[in-house]
Amino acid sequence: MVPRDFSSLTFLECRSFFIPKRRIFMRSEELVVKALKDVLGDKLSAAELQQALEKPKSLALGDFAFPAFSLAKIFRKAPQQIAAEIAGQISQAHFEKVQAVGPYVNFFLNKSEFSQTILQTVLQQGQAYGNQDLGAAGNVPIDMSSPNIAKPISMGHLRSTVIGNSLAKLLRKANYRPIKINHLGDWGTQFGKLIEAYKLWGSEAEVKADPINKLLEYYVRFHKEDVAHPELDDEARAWFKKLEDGDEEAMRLWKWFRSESLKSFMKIYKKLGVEFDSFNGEAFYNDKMDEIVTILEEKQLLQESRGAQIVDLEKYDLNPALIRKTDGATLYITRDLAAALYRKRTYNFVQSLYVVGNEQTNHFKQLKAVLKEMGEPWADEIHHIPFGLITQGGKKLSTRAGRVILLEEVLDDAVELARQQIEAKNPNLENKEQVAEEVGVGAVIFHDLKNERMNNFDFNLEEVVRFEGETGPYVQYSHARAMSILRKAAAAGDKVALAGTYSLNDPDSWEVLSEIAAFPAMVKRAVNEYEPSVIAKYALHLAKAFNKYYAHTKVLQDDVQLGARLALVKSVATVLKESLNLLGVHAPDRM
RNA sequence: GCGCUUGUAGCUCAGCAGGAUAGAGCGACCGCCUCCUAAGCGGUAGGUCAUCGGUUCGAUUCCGAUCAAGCGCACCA
Repeated sequence: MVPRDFSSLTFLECRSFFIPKRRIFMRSEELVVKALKDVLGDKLSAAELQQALEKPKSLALGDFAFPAFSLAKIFRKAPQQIAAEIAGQISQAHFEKVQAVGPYVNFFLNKSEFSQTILQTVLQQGQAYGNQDLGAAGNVPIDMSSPNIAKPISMGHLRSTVIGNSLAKLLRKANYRPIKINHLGDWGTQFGKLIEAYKLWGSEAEVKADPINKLLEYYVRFHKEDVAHPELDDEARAWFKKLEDGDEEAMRLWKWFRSESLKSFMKIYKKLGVEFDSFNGEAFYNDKMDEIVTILEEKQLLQESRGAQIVDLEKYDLNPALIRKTDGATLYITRDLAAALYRKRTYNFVQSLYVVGNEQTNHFKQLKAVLKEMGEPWADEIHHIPFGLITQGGKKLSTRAGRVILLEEVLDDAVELARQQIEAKNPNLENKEQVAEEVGVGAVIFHDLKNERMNNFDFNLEEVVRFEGETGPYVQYSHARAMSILRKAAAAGDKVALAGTYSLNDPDSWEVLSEIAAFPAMVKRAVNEYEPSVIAKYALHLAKAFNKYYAHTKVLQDDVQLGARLALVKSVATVLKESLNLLGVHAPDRM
C-alpha cells in the first residue's frame, strides 16, 4: 500500500482517517466543535458537541449544523433563541459565516481555503486518494461466484461475482489483502448422472463444439428419462462411486467436463473483468473431510441421530448440522468446514467472507456455530455477505422450470445496445468496439451494484441495459466529458499544475467539492458494511454534481480561475474513475 | 407453525449511529444544442413514509404487535 503522507490529508478526510498522535489537525469538524465550545463552555463536552453535529440537507443551509434542542432544557429557553444567541457570540474567524436558522446554528466553511486543500490533495494522491489503512495488510479470502460445473452461468451468479469482486477492490484500498476464491460446484452425485447421460447419449465432438449447453442438455434429458427408468439412478450412483474411488474413466470424464466448463466460464469472467486467485472447489476438499470428522469425534461433538452423524446446535437455536448422511457420505457443511479450516491454515486470514445468497443464511450460521463448538476463535471472523434474489416475473430462477437468464446473453445484448448508441451518438469514435464492451458490461455490473445488496430484484432487460439516468453509463459519460475538457485544455497548452492556486467559491463548484471531499468516508463505509452500493450511489451523486457544474460553468475560459477549474475537473475525473474501478467498471476516456 | 429479509411517489429505489418543508431516476407534461460530446441540463405534476401502539421535546428512522411479500426450516448445494 502506498506510504501515506499525513501532511496532505484534507479536513474532511481526517474525519474518517486514523490520526497520528503527534500532529493535530484542525479538521473542519473540529473547528466547528471548538467554536461552539468557546461559547458554551462546559455545558456540553467536545464529544457531545461532535455527536450532535449534523450535515444539513442542503448545502444552501451550510456545511455543518448544530441543533440547539438539547440545550433547551439546560438553559430553559426556546431552542430558536439559544441558536440565535450562540450565532451572535461565536467566533466567525475560520468560517465564511455562522448563522442561526430556527433552532439550528449553521456553519459555512471557508470555500477558498477548503477548495485549495481538497484539490491539492486529490491531484497529489491521484488514484490513491481515499486509500486507508483499516486492514493492516491482513488476508481476507472471499468465497465468490462459485458456479456449478456443467451448468451455464446465469444472472444469479452475477451478483456473487460482481459483489465479491467489488469487495475485493474495496478491501485492497483499505489495505487488506483479498484472496478471491471461486468455490466451484465440481463434485457430487450430479456428476454420476452427467457421466451416465454422456455415456448414453453424448459424443466428444458435440461437447467440444458447445460444452456447457450440451452437458446441460444431457443432464436435463437424464432427469426426464429417469422418471420412466429409475434404474438410471442406480447407474448414476455407481458412476459417482467410481469417481470417488478414482476410477480412471470416471476421473478422465470428470476432469474433461470440468475443464471444458471452466473454459467457458473464463470467457464470461474475462468479459466481466474478474480474475480469481483460486479455483479450489468442492472436489478439492474431498480428501480433507475425514480430518474434520475426526476432530469432531475427538471433541465429542458428533452424535448419532436418525442414523446420521450430527452436531447438535440447540444452544445456538439452530437446527443440527448434518455431518454424515445415513450412508456415511459427507454433506455441504462438512465440505465448508474443511474449507474454512484449510483457508485458516493456508491464509491465516483476519476475516473470511462468503458472498452467497441470503437463502443460505442458516447454513452459514451453522458453519460458524460448529466452528465455535470446535473451539476455533476465528469463527467470529467468518462473515456471510448475503444478497437478495434475482427473480423473473416475481419467481425464483430455476433451470428446471425454464426460468433461466443466461449471463452471457445479457452481456451480449448490453454490448450490442451500447454499439448502437455509439453509432447514433458518436459514430466517429475510435475503438468503438472496446468502448461498446466497457459501456455495455459496465451498465450490467453497475445496475447490479447500485442498490443495497439485500434488495431482491425482478429481472428486466430494458432496466438492466438502460444508459440514461442513474446508470453506469451516466457515470462513465460524466468521466468521459471531464477527460474531454482536459484534452482540450492540454491542446491549448493549459495543463493542470500540481501546485497552484485552486480557489473556487461559486455554489455549483462547491457541491462538486464537497462530494469529492466525502470520498474517503464513503470508501470506509462501503468496507465496513461490505456494501459496494455505497460507492455506486456516491459515484452517481458526484457525476450529477459535475454534470450540473459544467452545464452552468464554462471551464475553458481564460481568466484567473481557469487553473482552479481545471484542477476541479481533473479531480472529478480521478475520483469518478476510481469509484468505477472499485465497482469493477471501466471508465473510457471517450464515449 | 418457527426463523431470516423486505414494505417510502404510477414503476425502480435513496434517506449515512432520530431532528429543519421526505429526495433521486424512470414514466408523464413543458423548456434548453450558432456555446467544452443532448448517454446531458432546467422546470411542472405525483407521497396519510404498510397499519396500530410505545419510547422521546421531536420517529420514515429506535422498540413491540398486526398485515402483506420473498426466502429458509436435517440426510441437495
